[in-house]
Amino acid sequence: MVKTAWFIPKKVKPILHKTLHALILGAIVKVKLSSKFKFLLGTCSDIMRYNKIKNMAEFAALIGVSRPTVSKYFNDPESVRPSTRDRIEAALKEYDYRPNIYAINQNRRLTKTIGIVVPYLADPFFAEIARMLERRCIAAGFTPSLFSSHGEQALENTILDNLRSLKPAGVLLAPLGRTSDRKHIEAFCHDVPTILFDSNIEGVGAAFVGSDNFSFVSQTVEYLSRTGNVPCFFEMKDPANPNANKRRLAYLEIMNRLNLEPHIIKIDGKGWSFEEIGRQGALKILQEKALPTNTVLCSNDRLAIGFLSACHELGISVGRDEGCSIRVASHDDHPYARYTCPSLTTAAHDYESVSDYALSTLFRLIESGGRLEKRQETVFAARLIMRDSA
Amino acid sequence: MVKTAWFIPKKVKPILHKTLHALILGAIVKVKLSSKFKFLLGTCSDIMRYNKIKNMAEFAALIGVSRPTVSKYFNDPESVRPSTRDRIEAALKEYDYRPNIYAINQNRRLTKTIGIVVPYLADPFFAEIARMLERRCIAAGFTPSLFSSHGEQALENTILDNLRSLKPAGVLLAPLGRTSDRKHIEAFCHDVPTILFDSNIEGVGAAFVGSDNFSFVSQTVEYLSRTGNVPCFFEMKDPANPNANKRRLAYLEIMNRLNLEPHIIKIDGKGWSFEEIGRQGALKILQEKALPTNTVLCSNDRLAIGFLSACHELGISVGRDEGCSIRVASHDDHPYARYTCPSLTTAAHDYESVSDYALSTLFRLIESGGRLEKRQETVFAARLIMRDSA
DNA sequence: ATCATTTATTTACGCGCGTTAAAAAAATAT
DNA sequence: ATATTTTTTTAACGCGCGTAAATAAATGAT
Repeated sequence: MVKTAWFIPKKVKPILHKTLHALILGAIVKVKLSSKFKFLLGTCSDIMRYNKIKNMAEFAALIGVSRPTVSKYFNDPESVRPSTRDRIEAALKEYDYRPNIYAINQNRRLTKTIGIVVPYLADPFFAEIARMLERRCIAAGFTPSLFSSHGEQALENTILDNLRSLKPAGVLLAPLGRTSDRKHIEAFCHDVPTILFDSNIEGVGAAFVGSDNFSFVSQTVEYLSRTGNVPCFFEMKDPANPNANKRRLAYLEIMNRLNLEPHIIKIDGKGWSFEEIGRQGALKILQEKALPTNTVLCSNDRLAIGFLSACHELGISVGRDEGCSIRVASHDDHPYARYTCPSLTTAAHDYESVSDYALSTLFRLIESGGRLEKRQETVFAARLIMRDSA
Repeated sequence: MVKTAWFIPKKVKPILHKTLHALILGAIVKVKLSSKFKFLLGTCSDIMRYNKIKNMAEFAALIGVSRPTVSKYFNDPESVRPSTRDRIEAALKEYDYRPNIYAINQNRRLTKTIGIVVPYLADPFFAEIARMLERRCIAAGFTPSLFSSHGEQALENTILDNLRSLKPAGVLLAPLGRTSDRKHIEAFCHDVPTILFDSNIEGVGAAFVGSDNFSFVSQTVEYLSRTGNVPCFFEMKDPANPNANKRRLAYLEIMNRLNLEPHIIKIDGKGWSFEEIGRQGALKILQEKALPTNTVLCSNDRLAIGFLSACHELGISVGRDEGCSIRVASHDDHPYARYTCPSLTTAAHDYESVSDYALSTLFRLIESGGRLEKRQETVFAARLIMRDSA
């Protein structure tokens, strides 16, 4: 055990360090130490025994630097004298010591950890966004910590509770939406600098970054109605995601503006198996020949994937070509939209911009001490991606 | 600030608690306390000011129970007297206090945290496995912590380093495979009870749980060759995943056993965009008419998804029906295999069994103190799922 | 060599909790 | 009421680290 008392006259020091190193490297060296310095042998044999530096005190003792200095180095390498820095870095190469990030988080005023919470990570859309966010965090020198609510309010709540314990510098939260526990999230945002993304909850969090649902739907509807039959809108009956509601409203408004008659098809199903829900819904509608027009605009790509699967099974050809009987378009540009058959015409999220902007807003928030003047809602336009399905 | 000194004669105690509660609930009550008990007001006003219990000491003081007792309760509610338990639980309902999980982890001999590491979370296969593992962890009373290596060795290493700091009871690790830093993983497994899954690294970790690649390939090859033309094997040139290599070897062996001539098509591409790689590879092969047979067995479903997309684009009909020109089958039963067009015939992982067994093995490992007698490699057979593509 | 300035060290405390041993109190049995 | 057992409390330490103030040492300028 290293005693905290560690004061050695300058002249003795270098010899002691050599000895320490020699011992650690396994060379057998006879040492005589006055009882005053015996504790060094303790440190030494500990390190030998486990061949591993346990903590910052041991590491500091090894180099012959005080623990606070090492702590300072890890906080900001530039803050210590170059000669000290070199010694620390040399030791870092020789032995593998890394400070315990969770102990750091417990004590630092401002940590280097960023929490990311998504409602359902097995949805490739969120998996992809999470991937981009994590990579950007790492590039900016932060350590991301990713959590999935698995579509459950209780889980979302405990994730936020745990996140509080983690003491992240900031959090990017894509809430469940309608099924979120607003009070709980509000309380969390009160304590932890948080940016909402994907799903907005009015007034909660320091800012919201998302997609402009109106832009999504207006582009698809305008394109579809310009190039063919009037689109009907295909969606789940009770969507948990607020974007779904906004898309429906946008559809209605745009159809109204274009002086076209809107048709909304609401299908049953709950949970996050959107493809299956879309598929079953489509099978039913198609078999009943209840499709009001030959053009279907799905609320999101996952439903569309299910829809296309149903079409294929029923031998209904989808596409904008002459021989095709229906057109299917959608929203999101899901990672698999490119690989459906036919490939899916969709309104694409600007993944890059959304994640860049969400993170840079979070960084601004962190730098300004956790508060922004005004809660801003920033929303990115869609880009219409014309593929083969419509 | 709560002084650690907290000794109050039995007769005074109930009155003090009442007072505390009254104060906290905002009722204005005049209190006179001897200087000896003044510190209670400190605790009290702190709690009032922030309306939030900061730590276990404050929470314990509020109930009138000692901190170690509360600690004991959280460790195991059964370990305290029912009357004490009731008081704690009543307070738990009234105020929201939750112990800091990361502080707990730093101190507990055995934590309730389980680390899960996958090589690439944006791959729906891993997203789905991770989802199941997390849910099972939670059901078993553990807190899962999920990490994605994003296909990078350096990241996999730092994830393991951080995981060490987290002091999980155990870790489920699906390594990158060939690109993993074996030494690093070995060292990690030496310190932390770890079960490898999906990708095996010989001799590393307390056990391995995965899929029997031979069973996968034998079922698809036998089915395909029995019902039609001889299958050729479609794969990436340099697969990082060791399963890919095992599948190729299995293909060769089975073809040999069946006395059939094997054909292996190796396509270019690196990274984790398997669909795109499969698509480009397929486009090239198909346009060059270099397909040796009309039956293609893809190494995995993601390549197959790309292959199907290429076929559709080129107007090549896929399926087992008469009119179709080629058949495509694959391995994994990727979450989207059901929704490709045509739906993908594939050999399915037993997701449930693999995740159940991996976790129950990990629990055994944890219970037996981090060591198992022998390193077992458990491998689950595939289930052939016949759909429309072959 | 002397002084001012920068950097490092000591000391001491804090974070939020686990853990232990001994002492005290409460519950139960007699 | 007394003895016995069980539970709780006290006190003190540990985990691995941050942080702040006072002191000491090293560096640079003169």
